[in-house]
Amino acid sequence: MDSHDHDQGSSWQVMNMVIRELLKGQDSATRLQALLQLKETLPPENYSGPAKDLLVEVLGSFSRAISVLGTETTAEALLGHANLPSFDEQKSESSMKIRPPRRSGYRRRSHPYTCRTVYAKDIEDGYTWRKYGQKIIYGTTHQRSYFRCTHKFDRECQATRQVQKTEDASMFAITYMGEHTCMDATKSAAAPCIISFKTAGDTANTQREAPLFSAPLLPSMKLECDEEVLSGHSPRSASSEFLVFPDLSDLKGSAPAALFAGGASDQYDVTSSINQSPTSCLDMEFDPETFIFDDMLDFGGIN
DNA sequence: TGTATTTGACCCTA
DNA sequence: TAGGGTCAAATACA
Repeated sequence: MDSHDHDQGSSWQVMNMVIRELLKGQDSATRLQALLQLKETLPPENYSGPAKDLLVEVLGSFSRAISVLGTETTAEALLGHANLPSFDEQKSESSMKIRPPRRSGYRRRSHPYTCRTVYAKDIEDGYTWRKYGQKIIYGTTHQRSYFRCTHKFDRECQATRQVQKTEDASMFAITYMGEHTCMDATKSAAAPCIISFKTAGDTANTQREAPLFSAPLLPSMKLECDEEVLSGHSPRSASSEFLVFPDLSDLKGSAPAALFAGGASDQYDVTSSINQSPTSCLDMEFDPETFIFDDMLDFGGIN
């Protein structure tokens, strides 16, 4: 009873947050539209800057709203669909196609989990991963490996990651999806959005248990907004963020080991966890080298 | 013998 | 239908 009431209360709280962010986004978009209508009459310096600011506000509002919805349980709670058939089930029921029983537990990636990509020379990240697949990705030279958290079943940890060598094979592009819940019991005091690593002296095996230290993101770490995806070609999203750092082994001891940047590797998973810090989630940073506001603002059809 | 990895098949999305 | 993500049997390893 109490827990149900608590769940319902938190759901409404989340719903309010989402609505608030969406309303803010709508307001910013409305102002941006008005500004766009005045584009021809305003000098560039009075147009470009405010337009960019408004666009950032819009994107930020949507990002935060999506972040709030960025967990499956939250989404289910909000939609009240926890006991309803999934879309897949509805689809299979409606299609009336006779096919052998589906494999149990099969789920595709479209779930709204956090998705972040980092580059590193070492795939070590302090968590225990179990490899469950490997694929040759079209247009790439290196195979992509798929890992899930070792505690997927015993602690229902939904975290997964994809590891693929970069084109020059000098680094690994590691895409993390989902948040680790397996560590909750042991590091509840640790700040969210923190990734922890053991020291580099213990790197013989990729299997890792609890991290030895934790460290927050440092401002000095480079946060990029790049359109490059794991395949290293064919840009797909302008909302991807990457942290690039040379070698995890350089980060041992007191050096910061956190490497996540809130963001997404593709536009379908542009979610940042509600648990992430403002640094990684709320403060959207755009690299002017790759994020062309003027191009985006030139909607053409909107006048 | 238990656990992790490999790998081909299955299944979903665009 | 192609490409990509996941499953699960087979295999390897400690």
